[in-house]
Amino acid sequence: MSANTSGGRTRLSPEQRRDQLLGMGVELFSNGSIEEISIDRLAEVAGVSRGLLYHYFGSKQGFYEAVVRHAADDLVAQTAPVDDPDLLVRLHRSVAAYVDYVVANEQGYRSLVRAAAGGNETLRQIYDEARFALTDRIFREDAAGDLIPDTPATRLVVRAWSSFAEEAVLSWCEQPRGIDRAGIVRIVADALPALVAAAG
Amino acid sequence: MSANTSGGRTRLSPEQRRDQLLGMGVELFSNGSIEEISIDRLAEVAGVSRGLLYHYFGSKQGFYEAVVRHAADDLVAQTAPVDDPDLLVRLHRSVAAYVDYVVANEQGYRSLVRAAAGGNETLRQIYDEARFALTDRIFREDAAGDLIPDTPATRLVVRAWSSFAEEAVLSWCEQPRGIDRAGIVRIVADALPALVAAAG
DNA sequence: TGGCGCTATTGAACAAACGTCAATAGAGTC
DNA sequence: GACTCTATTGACGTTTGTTCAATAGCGCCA
Repeated sequence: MSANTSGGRTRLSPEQRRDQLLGMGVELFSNGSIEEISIDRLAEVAGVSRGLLYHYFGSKQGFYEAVVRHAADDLVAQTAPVDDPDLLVRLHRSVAAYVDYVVANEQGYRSLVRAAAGGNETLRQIYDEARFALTDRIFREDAAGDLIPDTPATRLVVRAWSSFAEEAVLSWCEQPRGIDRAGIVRIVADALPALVAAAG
Repeated sequence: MSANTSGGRTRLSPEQRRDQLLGMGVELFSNGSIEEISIDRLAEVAGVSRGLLYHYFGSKQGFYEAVVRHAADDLVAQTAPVDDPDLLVRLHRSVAAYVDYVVANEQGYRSLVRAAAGGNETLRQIYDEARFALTDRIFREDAAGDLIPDTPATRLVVRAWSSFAEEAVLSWCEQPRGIDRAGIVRIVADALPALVAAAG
């Protein structure tokens, strides 16, 4: 498990070291734990001293935030933006990409959500921005705005729909209830126009 | 702040003491803090010794869980079930009661949500059950089931709608965006039939 | 090639907080 | 007023987050 079995210290460039430590953090994320793991253990797993983690991230909280930021960026990057003129197609494909990401990365995604929802202001903001990025890029090119008009009410609905999607997909992962991939994608994607129409 | 300014100890019945400590916990909940507060401080605020908290709740986690359970029960109790033959009326009134509870108890409710979402399995389960109680009592009496049929898909949708409602109301509390109480109640209540129809 | 300097890295030391347990002292009873 | 039962305490051991002066790897220059 340890990255440095030989007794001597290994000197890396700050960027390399930072990446390594962050990588370990994300890995632990997908193994479920991380917040209940002590700094000592983190250092042990990484094969470095406690002090080094503090040197790079300032505090345990700082390390945790950096890892969450990394995971959130990964989510946004992996669910690549689709480029289609039809808004509904973009919506459908984005939801499909999101579902696939969650399926392929369930543990890590659960950890991310938990960290964001239960953490401090900074952690929540990180996840909030990721969420906004995820939805915003679906509508950004919707010049017409006739299907999804840009009003305060729809902004609220879109935001709350994100929570709907998150809960629906995670719940489905845990207990598919006979619904297949296409089914959950359809439920989540179709929900948005329905919600906007109902709120209008 | 302290409940016991005189030096001597005060002996209460276990039930009284338990209630007092739980009451303090819920109070701290509505002040925002509690998880980042130490057991020493908790004991100081309550005017008792550290050991007493361990005697009653076993661990800090145990105390935290008891407080969350108390807050969740309060939520379910305060948003009293409405007794109306019309399902849609029950839905609307339930949502209204929920909105009013969140408004009147915003800090505490936010703490509850954060604790549940970010906490361990036990904490999540506590909140999960409360959520289920909140929605289940709206539909329990719906014998006909023609408006909201009882299928795996609708169960999933109802569950996810809870998240939608939570996010919508909390977001609205923070930033009303010109929407009034009736408006947010309508958006959240109307969302459910719309979602069920879209998923059907 | 060998010494030198910069800085990445370490580990001992400190403080704060969790959890345990044998001793203590209220409150009701006879 | 003594006695018993048990609610309550506070000192102690352990774990964990954090700091900082000392150490040593790696590139550079002679």
